[in-house]
Amino acid sequence: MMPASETAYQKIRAFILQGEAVPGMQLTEEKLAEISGVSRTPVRDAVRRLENEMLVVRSASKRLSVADWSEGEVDEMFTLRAMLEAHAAARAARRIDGDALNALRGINDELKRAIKKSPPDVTAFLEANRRFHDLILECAQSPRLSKLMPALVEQPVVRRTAQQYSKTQLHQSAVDHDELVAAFAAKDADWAKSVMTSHIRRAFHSFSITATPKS
Amino acid sequence: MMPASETAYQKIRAFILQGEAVPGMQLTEEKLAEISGVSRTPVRDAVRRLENEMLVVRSASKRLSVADWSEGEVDEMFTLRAMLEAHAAARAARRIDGDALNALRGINDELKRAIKKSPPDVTAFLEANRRFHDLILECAQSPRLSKLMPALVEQPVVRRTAQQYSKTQLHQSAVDHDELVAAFAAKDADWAKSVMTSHIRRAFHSFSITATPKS
DNA sequence: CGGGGTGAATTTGTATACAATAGAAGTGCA
DNA sequence: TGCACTTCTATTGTATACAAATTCACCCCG
Repeated sequence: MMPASETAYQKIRAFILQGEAVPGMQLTEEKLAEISGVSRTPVRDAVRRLENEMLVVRSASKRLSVADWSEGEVDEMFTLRAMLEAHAAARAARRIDGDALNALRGINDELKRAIKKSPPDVTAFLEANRRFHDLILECAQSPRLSKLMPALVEQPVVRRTAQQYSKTQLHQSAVDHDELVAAFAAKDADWAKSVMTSHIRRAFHSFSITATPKS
Repeated sequence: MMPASETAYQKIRAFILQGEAVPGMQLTEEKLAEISGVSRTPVRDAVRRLENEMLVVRSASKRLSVADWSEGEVDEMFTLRAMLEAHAAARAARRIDGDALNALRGINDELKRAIKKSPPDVTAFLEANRRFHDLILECAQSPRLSKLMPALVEQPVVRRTAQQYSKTQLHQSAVDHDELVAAFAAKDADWAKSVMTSHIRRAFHSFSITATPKS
């Protein structure tokens, strides 16, 4: 049996991420408790965590609402993510071992298979992509970095981005990952860092182009 | 009247930072409740916050203890802090206005006065230093960055560092701050970024030299 | 018609009691 | 003596009841 606070965390998170919740929408602990089927106590615990990931925000008078980011904030988020993930990649390049390297290759193979389908399996792509980046973070062996990253990998944005990826763009991700693996194999921290920076910044630009059609 | 969870947060934080708690020491919610004079409920709230700042850690079996950092982790902390504070300085350079600029000058004057005393007033120095950096962070206008920074500015380390500063080193901090203000006045983001990077990295090295005497 | 204030209703904050779980300490058996 | 098992204790997790604070609506008065 999963702890109630964990249940609440996952349910509320899913509620926000799977688009049932509108950005800016007000949330009450009571409603969240109802959604997750537990009492307010573990809900408050879960909310604290979501607040740190900045998925929910607390207004001046302690009322909760679903996060809503300005264009500038999304921009900043990608910038910070690029900085930190690049740093993680550099650390990982110095520390990675053969097993992890093979694991990365395996994950990227799955990712490629998800792309090859027609239409591409975006969910599987995102899942593999997440595991790829998570494993790099793990190889970086920096508890502090691991603590910081969740606040920057906001799935709503990731999802919006990837669903609008063209097949070409999805393919480029796989190519980036291959190059990252090569950099890791060579234990070349600078190379890994550069590739990761490009990788994230490209994602940002496909996001910002498709997300603001100005139509 | 302050909320009980806030009271708990401050009391526990002080307990850890003012050295009454030994790194690695086990903490129970009960004890913490006793220390802060409130019930366990707000204590749990406070602990969540401290956990995010990585001042307390949760073992596999959910037991709490005072954080204890390896040399490598302190190293990594300074590296991340240098990256993010430098980024904050660059953003601030582009956004800062006259009022904030004057406020920074005022704070740095206080800092200089604290240094001039014999012996230097380290507490006042740290206080002014904190406010100086906080104001820059505010000028950076990045909620996400503001959320991330607290996990990197760990006072126990800051305190250890500054108390071992020589008068020369304290003075160099004031000089760095002056140069930062100059960079801000010129709205030169690159300059601000470089100065901030040096500033943090110098602090790191005075820390690592004095903290590991290897005697 | 507008402004301010009073009171009800909603929402968050706190304490306490109890449940579940992990850890420690003992106990019996080989 | 060493090891497994059991019981007991310490600690964390959850629910609920109630307190404090905030919001909202309404009414009264100017």
